[in-house]
Amino acid sequence: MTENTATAADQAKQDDREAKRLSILKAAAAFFNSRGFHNTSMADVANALGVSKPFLYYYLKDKEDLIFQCSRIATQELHELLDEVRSAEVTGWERLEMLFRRYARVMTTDFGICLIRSTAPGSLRTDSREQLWTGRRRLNREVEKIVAEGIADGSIRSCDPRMLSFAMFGAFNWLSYWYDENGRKSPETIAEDFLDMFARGVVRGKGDEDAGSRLV
Amino acid sequence: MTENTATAADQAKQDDREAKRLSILKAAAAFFNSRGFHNTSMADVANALGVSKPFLYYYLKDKEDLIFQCSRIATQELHELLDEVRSAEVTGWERLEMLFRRYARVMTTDFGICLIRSTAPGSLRTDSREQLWTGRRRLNREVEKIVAEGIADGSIRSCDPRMLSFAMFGAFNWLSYWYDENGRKSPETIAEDFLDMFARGVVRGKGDEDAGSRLV
DNA sequence: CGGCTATGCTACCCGCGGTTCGCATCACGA
DNA sequence: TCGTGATGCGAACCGCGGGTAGCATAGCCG
Repeated sequence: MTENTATAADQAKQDDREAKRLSILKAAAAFFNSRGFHNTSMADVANALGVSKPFLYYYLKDKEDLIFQCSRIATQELHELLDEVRSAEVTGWERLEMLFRRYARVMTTDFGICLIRSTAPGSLRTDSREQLWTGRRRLNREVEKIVAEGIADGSIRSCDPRMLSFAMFGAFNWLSYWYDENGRKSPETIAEDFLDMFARGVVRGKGDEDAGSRLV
Repeated sequence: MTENTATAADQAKQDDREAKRLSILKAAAAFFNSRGFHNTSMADVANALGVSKPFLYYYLKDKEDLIFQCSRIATQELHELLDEVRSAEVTGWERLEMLFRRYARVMTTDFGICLIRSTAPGSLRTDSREQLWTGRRRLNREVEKIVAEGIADGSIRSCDPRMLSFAMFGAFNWLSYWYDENGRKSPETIAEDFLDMFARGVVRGKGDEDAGSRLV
């Protein structure tokens, strides 16, 4: 029983620690996204949390570790998302829809934005960027594979999977640069618009004829 | 005549000066794009050119002025491009095609990439970013207007112009993050692929039926 | 109660890099 | 030939900010 209470106490400690770590990451991510990584000092983060600088180093190795941990949360989220999508039994295109609908939401969170920024070329100098980068590359490859499957199953028109993947990731990643929380559209609504454009195309006469209004 | 030679000499001086300024900008842009702005020191740029650090300050105010001048070259290019496109007498969609075909090329040059990076939120702290940002906003607005015209003239299906603008800019801006000069595709080829996807859509059965191969 | 570990802070260090000062050099007109 | 302005550099300055050493406190177990 003493052992029980001991482990219970330890558990509480661990939870507390994890909560603190997360609040640090959240504060840091907000700073990074508004001011940029290099324009944010450790003192900024510490002050925002009402703690001291050394406090931070109790939870992380160095400054790069900070943005790395932020970004890793996003990559984990994305890979869970990918697993769900892959296990669904639908056509290739429907898979893409599932994926990007939720991808849009992730790319408007602080951690998601962190991921986009931190994997940009030249943002980080250490190999932590490599890890994040390979994570995103894997996602790219998976989407290319989904596109290829979509072409095979007939749900997607013949095209270069790599190009479609880049086009869609481009459109959705760009969200993180312009999305405004106080705007009128939710990430889901935006995703719906984007997916519709990619699905049907935007040129009149090449896509469908606007629900038959022309065929009378 | 003395005056002639004087002004001619002056002209040569000016040209020389301008050439040097450009070579500085070119070297700096290359560094910024590969290592990032904050990971590039003035010493790096100076060394690459075989000159001293103070030399650089003879051609620019401070480090931010450096990336500002790089980006401004790209914005000027874009606005010239926009003028040409606006003066063409074609449908809205064809205008978009004209614009983005060349936009893709710009976004794979060092100065274009600089522009994208330097206008990212938090990259620069001074008001020079504001100038560049408003330049890009103007471009956004213009494209939204072109889309609206396209809807009006019937070349583009009814949609939210703002969303189509963001989707296309997203896809094309993203080029600057992954484009590889040694890759197999030229910016023009990529633009062609992207434009085709946006025009016709990628979902089979909603777009056209792949040139009739199915209708036999 | 006394020691030990976890936790946290104040105060400091110190290197990097943007910026500048003061001196060489040199083309060129008088 | 000498003065002068444009051009360029070596060397130093110095402030910012990441990272740390060493001390305070407090819960907790023996």
